[in-house]
Amino acid sequence: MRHEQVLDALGAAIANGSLVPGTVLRSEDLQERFGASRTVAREVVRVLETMRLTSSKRRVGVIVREPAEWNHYDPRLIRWQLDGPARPAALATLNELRSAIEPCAARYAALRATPEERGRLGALGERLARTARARDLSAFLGFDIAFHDLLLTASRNPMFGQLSAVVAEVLTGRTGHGLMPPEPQPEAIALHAEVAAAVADGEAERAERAMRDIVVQARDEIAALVSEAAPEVE
Amino acid sequence: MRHEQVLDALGAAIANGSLVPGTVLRSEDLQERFGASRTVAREVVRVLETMRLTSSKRRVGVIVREPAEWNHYDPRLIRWQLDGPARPAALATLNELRSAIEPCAARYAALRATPEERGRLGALGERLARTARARDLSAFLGFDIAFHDLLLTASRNPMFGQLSAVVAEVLTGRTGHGLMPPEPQPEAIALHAEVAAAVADGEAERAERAMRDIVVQARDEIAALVSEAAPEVE
DNA sequence: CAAACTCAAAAGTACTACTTATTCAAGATG
DNA sequence: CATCTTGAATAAGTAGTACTTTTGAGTTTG
Repeated sequence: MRHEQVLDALGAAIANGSLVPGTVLRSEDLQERFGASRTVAREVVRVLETMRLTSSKRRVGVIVREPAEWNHYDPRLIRWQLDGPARPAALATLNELRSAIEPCAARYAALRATPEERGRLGALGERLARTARARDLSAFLGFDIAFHDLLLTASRNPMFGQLSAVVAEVLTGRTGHGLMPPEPQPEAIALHAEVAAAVADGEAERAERAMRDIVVQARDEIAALVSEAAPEVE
Repeated sequence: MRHEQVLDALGAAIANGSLVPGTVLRSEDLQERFGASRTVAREVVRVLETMRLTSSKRRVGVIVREPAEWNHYDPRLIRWQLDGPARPAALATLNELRSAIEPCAARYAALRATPEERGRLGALGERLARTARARDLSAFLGFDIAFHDLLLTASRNPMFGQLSAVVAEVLTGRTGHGLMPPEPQPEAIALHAEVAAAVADGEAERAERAMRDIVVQARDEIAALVSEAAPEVE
């Protein structure tokens, strides 16, 4: 309880740049600053160290590392960045990542998905089309997330699978910020169906191509809307 | 010191499956088992929790999580997997990741690299060609790693940049296991030069295409040699 | 038989004492 | 005068004890 509070406060401060890289914190100061015990302060520092946000040196203190050294794939760090002032930049970074991974994931899903997964993917594709026609954006988002989640899982690559949360974040971020047209484009729907069909038939190249078309479309949309947003995530 | 030892022992045991998911560890047992103090045991558990390898519940203990929940991008976990019995599978997983990311990274490098980076990339491309002609595999590997590292950095996407270590691991793993022809293929060399040229001229599409050709070639090579290696990293 | 109640077990938190490594500076040595 | 050695101060690392809180499981009771 205590632990989480202090961790969130300190982590967010580092993630959004309030504590610039190179800053040294003495663990005694941390105890004082947050009114926490030594135990809590130490374990918080351990966690931050694990995330590579800080490094500890004897006789010196806890040093805030350069952003380039951080473990940017840690869910907590992603959260802190998305909740901070650099949210647009963070979303841009995550979107680039997603656009790189998903075509490849579609490829492997076509090669490795279980029969059951292939079926579910097709079903999700249909539901996507239905909710789009009904202009039910909220339900659409849900099925969209489920679709991409399933695809990443079916790729049987744990490093791809872990990015489900990232994709979900990007998709919700897009609808949440009105970056999404009121009605999803028919083109995108068709492409999702195409991906599902390709995966169902085990056609790797076709699945990859269709998914690439999806992410390129999304990329261009976002680029057009936030053309100035630089991708430095801090 | 103590901390690292215990962490490595426990982490490796979880990473290579000696401790199956669902196993509950009581922190008192850990102290006994490793002859460590309460402090050390607790902080090790905190670190493992941060990596999402375990979760702690009061009145229950420390529970080993499912591999799907782990943070697979943590350098330490990657290390444990590469040093364990599942090394081939881990390398396959990492290679897939790399093949997904690098073409996209090349694209953004072409759009965002500094003039200095563009120059250095070209220089590295030439050195690559020279060491290849000289059949100096060790030097070749060094320049290859530097080339890909620079490219990922120049993409200005921190999540791409973080994968430098992964790419280095994949490239060394390939030469180290004799999966590399004694003389690097002229085709690959030409493609590296092509990437460098495209980045120098800011041609995103061309850079992406050339890099895609590189990773596809590498993928097919590996697939041909270890055609049976399943990609489950645990 | 189900719901509430009690108890105990194990993690979480707090605090104190001691150990070890490292920096910085003073002093010795060439 | 510069460089190397030595040592003291400092802050993190490790150890151990005591207390708190949560929660799972068994037991009682309506």
